[in-house]
Formats: sequence, C-alpha cells, structure tokens
Amino acid sequence: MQSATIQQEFTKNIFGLSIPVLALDVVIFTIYHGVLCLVLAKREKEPSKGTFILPGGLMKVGISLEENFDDILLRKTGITEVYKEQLYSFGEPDRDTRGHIVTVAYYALVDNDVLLRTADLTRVQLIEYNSLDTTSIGFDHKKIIQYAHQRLIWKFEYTNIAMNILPKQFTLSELQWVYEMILGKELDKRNFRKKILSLEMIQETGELDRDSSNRPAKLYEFKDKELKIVEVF
Amino acid sequence: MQSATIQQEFTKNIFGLSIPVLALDVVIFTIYHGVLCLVLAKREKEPSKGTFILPGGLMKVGISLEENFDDILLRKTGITEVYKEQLYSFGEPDRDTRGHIVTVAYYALVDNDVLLRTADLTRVQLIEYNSLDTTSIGFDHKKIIQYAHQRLIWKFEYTNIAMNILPKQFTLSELQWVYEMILGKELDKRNFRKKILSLEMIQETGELDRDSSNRPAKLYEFKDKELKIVEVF
DNA sequence: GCAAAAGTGTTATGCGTACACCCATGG
DNA sequence: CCATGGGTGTACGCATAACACTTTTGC
Repeated sequence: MQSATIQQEFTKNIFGLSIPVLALDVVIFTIYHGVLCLVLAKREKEPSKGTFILPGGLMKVGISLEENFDDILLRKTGITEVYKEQLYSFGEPDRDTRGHIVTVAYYALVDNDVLLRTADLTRVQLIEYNSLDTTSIGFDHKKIIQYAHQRLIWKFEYTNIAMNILPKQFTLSELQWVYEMILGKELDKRNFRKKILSLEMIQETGELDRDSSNRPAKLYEFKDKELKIVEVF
Repeated sequence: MQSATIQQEFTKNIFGLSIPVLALDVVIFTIYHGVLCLVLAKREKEPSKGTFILPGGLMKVGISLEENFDDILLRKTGITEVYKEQLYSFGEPDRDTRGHIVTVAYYALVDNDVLLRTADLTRVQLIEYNSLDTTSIGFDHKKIIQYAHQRLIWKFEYTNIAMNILPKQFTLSELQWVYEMILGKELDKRNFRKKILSLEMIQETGELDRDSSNRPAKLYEFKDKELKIVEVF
C-alpha cells in the first residue's frame, strides 16, 4: 500500500511530463580486512524490494552534478570524504519500472578508516566484491557495478589511483595485495617493488609495522595528492 | 520576439517543475582534405545567438540514450552512420541561461565520404579543429569539445579507433598523417609502418593509389569492424 | 632525367619478466 | 632456534627509437 502510494506519487509528479527523470548512483569501493568491498543499500520498497542497490537518488535542480553527488552520498550513506569520478550515464527506458530514469553513475573510492568513521551502517552495508551474489542486485545496478569495476582495473593499471583506497600508511606487501586483488593476477614481489619504487609515487615514512610476529615491514605513504597518469602495468 | 516566446515556452514547460532537464550533445569529428574538422551548428536564437554550438537536443522519454543519439543526430545534421561513444555528462546549473540542463555528451567519428553524402550542410558546417576560434563557441561547448578531443587522443593511442574516421581505402602515408594530426607529433615513417603492420589491424587491398604524379602507394583497409584494444603508441 | 612521394633494415638501448635466497623479528 | 613474512639482484629477450638511401611513377 505504502509503496503503491509512493509509486503513484512518483509517476504523477514526474512522468506526466514526458521527459526523462535524472538520478545519480554511486558505486563505492573500499578495502575491508584486505578484501575489496562495495558499499550497498538494501532496498526497502518496491520495485526491487529486498535487493542490494547502489546508494543513489534523484538529482536536484540548481546544483552541479558534483554537488548532487556529495548531497546524495551524505544523505544515503553518511560518508563525506571520498575520491569520486564520473563513470557513465545509463538511460535504458526500462531500467526502472516506475518510469524513464536516466542515471549519471559515479564511482568512489574510500579509505576504510574514513568509511568506518563516517558511514551510517544502518542504511548501507559492506559486501565483499567477490562473494557478491549478482542475482540479488536490483534494477540494472549489476551492470553499473561491472562497469565501475572495469574502470577501476584500468585506473589501477594506468594511474596512481590506489592512493585513494589505501590507508595513510601501508607496507609494500599490503600495496601488492591490493594490486593483485584489483588486477586479478599474481605479481612478482621483486618486480612489483622495483616498478612501484621507480614510479616515485610513494615514499618511506621511517616507521615500521610492529603488529606482526615476524620481521617488521617498512611503512610507506603516497607522495602525491593528485591523480597522475603512470603506467603501472 | 520569436526567441522570447520560445524561451518563455521552454521555461514554463520545464523549469516550473524543479527538476533538471536532460539533453544530449554530440561532438562530431571528421577528416576533410586531410585536416581534422568538427561538425558544428550556428546558433540562430538567443541565448548564445551567433555562436558555434554542438548539434544537440532535448532527450525524449521512453527511448534509450543511444536511440536519442540517433534521433538527434539525424534531426540536427542528417548524418546516419557514425561511430559513437558516450563521453561525459555535464551538469553545471549555469551552463545554459534558460535553466538547469544536464547534457549527456557523445562524440562521434565519421568518414568524410559518408558525411558529405548524408549531412545537411545548410544546418551544420565543417570547421577545422585547429583554426577554431574558441571564443565563438556557445554555452559550455568549448569545454565539451576539449574533453572529446582529449578522449580522441587516448583512443588513437590505445585502440584501432582510427578505422572509423578513415575512408574505406587509404595509403600508409595517409594513415600516418592522421595519427600525426591527432597525436600532435611527428612519427618516424619506418617505425610507424612497422608498428601498424605488426598490429595486424590493416591489410593490403591489392589496389594502388593512381591519383598522384609519383610512385603510386599501395591501398590498405582495416581488417576489423570492432573496436579493439591495441597499444599503438 | 627530374621531382616527389613510396618503400625498406639495422643497431642500440631500456624495460619487462623470470627467478631464489638471506634477513629480522616474536614466540 | 624456528616459523613467518620482509627484503634484495641479475640475466635475458623483446619492443622502442634513431637513423638514410633506393624505388617507382608522371611529367
């Protein structure tokens, strides 16, 4: 009943006008306990009730896409500081049963510490990327997630984007795990270190990782704050 | 007078609703007489009257972005067969003085023969990319064009996209000119030929270019019809 | 025969890749 | 002293980059 009302309301306000409605959805990646995760919401209403969906919402008039992004991200997830990039716009007329909604999809990368500090985990949850049941994803969000994942791979191959998903300090082994996870292949330790260090995108902090029962690893940090094109692999 | 009426009409129908309106604009590249050109329209009405603008239009409800693209391209330019790719969506609230219009920008590549056969040259014109006076470009279309040009460069570096802007048959020298023009740098003839031939994306047609007063060049054609990732440079 | 563009090979250098052992620490 | 992950160097092959002369045709 409630969902029917909302649906009607939606249709009346928006689809009586014969123009497509604009929305914005966000694919948020993070690394939690060493594995790639997505920040997804559980849809509470029809259509697609009970599925996992991307945090998103209708676009407001009078503010830029980026401001709409910030607004929607905050309202739907509580998260404030992320690396964001526009991904693609999806506009199949049947992608939402309520009517023709064109969505501008973004993807975002967030350091897990920031995520846990700011995210409202009653509204969104962390889902491991690899154990995600793709049949449980609502609307066309599976397609959007796949598109975002592909873009993420490319960005790891060709830029220093990794800085946006790693914590402030990290060991070279941790960095290598992240690359292996994203690129989906094993890398040679010596070659990886040689390549990464030759790119001069990270530097030693002078500190050591003391939380392990073996030889402590040097901690590194990224030099740059800006996205740079570097041919990593 | 006429433009005021249209503007009012526009405002009344669309901006009373407090949602952004969706449009689609296209950056069309072609090569005419060996130089990179854009297909632009001259804006006849306010705002931005008298400037060059991208062919574009409002998005229709109920059809996909690609169908909207085909529809707008045909209505605004007459052109039917192009290679197209979504570029980026632009949504600054002040990008159009009539109200908040979010545009999904596409870029397209078209072979000059197809262009001249189909384009309605009373509505659009060919403008050399390099001699384009950027102050004469309306709305935020200069930004969109620059974005498209950057994308084009990347595509030439990493894919066989060149096949979509060259005629069916071409000489290796012509192909090299196109690459030099797009990439903005000179290439060594021997290395270029070696690289291109090793990529196996083109093949000899067996025919020769007989319209010159010197040694006739072999004519080549592209093997593939699909976009392929190839590291050209 | 001359002008003009087509066509062709070799060498040097840098980069990616493959690969195995010693080191430092905590328990 | 042992288990665990941290850290290090070399050799080979391939791709890129630099470079100049001969060939074919029309006029």
